[in-house]
Amino acid sequence: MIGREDLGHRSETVRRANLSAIVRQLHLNGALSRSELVARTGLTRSAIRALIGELVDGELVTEGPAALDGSPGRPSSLVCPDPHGAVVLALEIAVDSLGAAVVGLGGEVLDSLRIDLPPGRSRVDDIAASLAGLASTVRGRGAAEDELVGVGVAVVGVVRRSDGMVSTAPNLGWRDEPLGDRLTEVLGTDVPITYANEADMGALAELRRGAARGADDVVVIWGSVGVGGGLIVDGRPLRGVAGYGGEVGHIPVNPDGLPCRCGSNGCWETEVGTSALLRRAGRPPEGGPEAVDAVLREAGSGSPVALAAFAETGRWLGIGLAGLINVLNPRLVLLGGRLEAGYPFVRATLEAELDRRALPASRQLIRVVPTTLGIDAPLLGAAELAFEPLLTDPAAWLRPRTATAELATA
Amino acid sequence: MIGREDLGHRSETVRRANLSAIVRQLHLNGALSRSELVARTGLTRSAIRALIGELVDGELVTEGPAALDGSPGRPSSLVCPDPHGAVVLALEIAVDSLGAAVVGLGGEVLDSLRIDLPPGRSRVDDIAASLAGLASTVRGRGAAEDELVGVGVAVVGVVRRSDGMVSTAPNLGWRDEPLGDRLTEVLGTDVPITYANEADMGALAELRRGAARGADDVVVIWGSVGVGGGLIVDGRPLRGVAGYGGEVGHIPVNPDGLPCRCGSNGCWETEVGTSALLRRAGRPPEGGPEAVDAVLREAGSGSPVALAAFAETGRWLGIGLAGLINVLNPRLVLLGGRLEAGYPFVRATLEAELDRRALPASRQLIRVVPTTLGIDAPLLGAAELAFEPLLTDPAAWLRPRTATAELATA
DNA sequence: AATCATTTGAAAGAGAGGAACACAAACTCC
DNA sequence: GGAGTTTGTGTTCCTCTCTTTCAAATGATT
Repeated sequence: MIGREDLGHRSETVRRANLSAIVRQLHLNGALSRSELVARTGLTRSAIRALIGELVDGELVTEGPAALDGSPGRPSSLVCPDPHGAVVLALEIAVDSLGAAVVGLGGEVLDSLRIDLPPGRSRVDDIAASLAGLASTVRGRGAAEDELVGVGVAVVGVVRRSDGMVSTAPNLGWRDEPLGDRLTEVLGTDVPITYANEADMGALAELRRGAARGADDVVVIWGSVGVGGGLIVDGRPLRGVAGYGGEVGHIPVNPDGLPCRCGSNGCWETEVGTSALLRRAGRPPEGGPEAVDAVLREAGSGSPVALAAFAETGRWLGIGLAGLINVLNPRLVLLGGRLEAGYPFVRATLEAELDRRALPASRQLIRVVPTTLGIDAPLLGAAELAFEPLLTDPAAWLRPRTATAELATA
Repeated sequence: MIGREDLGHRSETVRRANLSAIVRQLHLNGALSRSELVARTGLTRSAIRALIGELVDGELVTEGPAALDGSPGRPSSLVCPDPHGAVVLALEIAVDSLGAAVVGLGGEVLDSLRIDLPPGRSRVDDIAASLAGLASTVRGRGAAEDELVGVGVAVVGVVRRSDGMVSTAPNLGWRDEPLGDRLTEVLGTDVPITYANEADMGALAELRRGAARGADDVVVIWGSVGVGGGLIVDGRPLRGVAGYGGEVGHIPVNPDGLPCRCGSNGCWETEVGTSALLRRAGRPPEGGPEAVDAVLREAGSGSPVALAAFAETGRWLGIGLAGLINVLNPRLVLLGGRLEAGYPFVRATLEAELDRRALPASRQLIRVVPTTLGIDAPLLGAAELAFEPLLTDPAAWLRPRTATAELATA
């Protein structure tokens, strides 16, 4: 409510905003009838009609026959986002894999691909080259003719949104690496490329297409070796002043605890990362995903040691989450990554800590649930990020009206 | 950038938004020249001219002679918010005092008053009656003739914004008290009354009129017996799903630490509240503000015990702040309340902990500074809150144009 | 005193959405 | 199975609001 709605609106702005509202609704909700659009935007039929016409001309949407839903009255024709009218390229640099996808307007994944990344540190140039290879493959297979409107890149590290400068990426062994520069070179495209943190993009995907649909205030926790977070505040991803927000893994929860790879002690991820789980389960902490899967299986078959390890992880999860809940008062907490599968085993102790440590008023509003999109969430989020300019100003992607109009009159 | 700008715009909406933009600019920046307004809103001179005319007719702003600034060209006339054109009543229920103020458009405090509150728990009815008394006093003295457009109430507790239901207010000994109902009865006004947490309102005031002007991402920490927080995210106060956000005092920072009055252990306020300071300074923890002042004086004159007490408080302040910084990536951290005076003595250890525990990328952007508005900050914030409806839709407070127009044509 | 840069004022113009009307298509009821 | 009801479409005209344009005003500059 209190905000910075400062700038003035002009006729041109109005049309842009209205086109944007329609395209956004279609992208987020899929096909909608015209009357549904009238209801959702608050515009009149006449206005919707004119705007839809423009979008159909611009090939961003298609208008199909009415869908009969059994209600009386003349059926309203169905407006669909055209997945081939505008596509984006989504790329992901994850801990141990690279991903690429071509996603069409409306969110349809036209093609996707994922390859394993050899463990250990990787050179930026190699990664960029691999991504470019993936990109041309998915683009060629699925949608070579479709108009590309943007590229979104999710990176497992702290990255600057504007130019893709990676400040730190411990999992890749990177510090101050110019990923953006390399990628711009090898991709050779002139559409905008936007970068963001993997956890943030996963949260965005869950918000738009997954378990957090419709919620305004959400905390998403991604657990693996490290712990990442994606925060949704007031319907928007929390970015902070430079886009470094949501780094929940290094919240101090146990100030005199174990040393963290960040140099501090007792960060949240020292207690809820997979190393801590393995240690508590009596295994070498540096065991990889296979070891974690083993502990998961043991817990599933009732092993007391494994269950206790998860219970303790759940306790610390709850401690950290209580802080986040008190600070952010969210509606929903999503547990993703390794925690998606571990959820049943951490649940009890987690909730118990929340009961104890979260303020009652906030506590009673909270639901803690696992994520639903699985491993591709960050990729889908990167696609959403890449669509953003189109959704904000669809007119820029329609045929340049003013130019032809002036030409006609001249 | 990514958000929910969904609803359509209509001519009526546009005018409202433009009037709003102008009034908001004037309220936040004080008098501006017409050409300055043109630059800030992006509208044309003609549009500005018409809108200003309407606002002058509605007596929300006045237009004065040009201010000659020595630049060539015809001087631009100055547009001023009229402090008497619209006023709000701001009320505050603080830990040990009640406050009231009448504030005019543009932020001028026309009159204010504060009375001490006897320690211990107070009945809601008594507080409401006292506030009503204060209100009629300040209203009568300062601005009896001015049009009241809203009432804002800052409460030291968890309060629901819409109806003033106080969920908990430990400092007042309240649980589930219907403050809003009582206050509506005794104030006997028909303008909207809005409620909010004191810490949030203090942060809003610092954002608009104090040390955080112009910043978009801010964390404000209010330290006294308890610790409260006001968070600004992306230029807006963080509210959360029910307005309970920002309760930083109960972030777990030392899970096996001292019991907190909330029932948990090792909440942030058990380490940085005044009780902890007094304990560390070798005094009884329940000593009041006088005892804290005494420790402050001792620290000022170099007492090692007092300085060590502050240093330890600073260490824990830094630990908790590091978590908030990692999560929120703010530009600015403001220390208010008791911490404003204590700032010089906590600074060193606080910054050291940040160096150790905050992520470098976020750390290097941060500035930690004391607040500047002092004790009246929440009161000023409540005034801003009360102004919000007017700033969002100034047209509603102008003379009802449509009605008279229809009358004329009929 | 002439020139220049900038702003004001007023009237005409253009863009965009709103309102009202006739018509169409489906469901419901008798 | 036909009349009535409901909901939605297409079209035209209207209104609202901002922009454009041109002449006049004002103060600094030279």
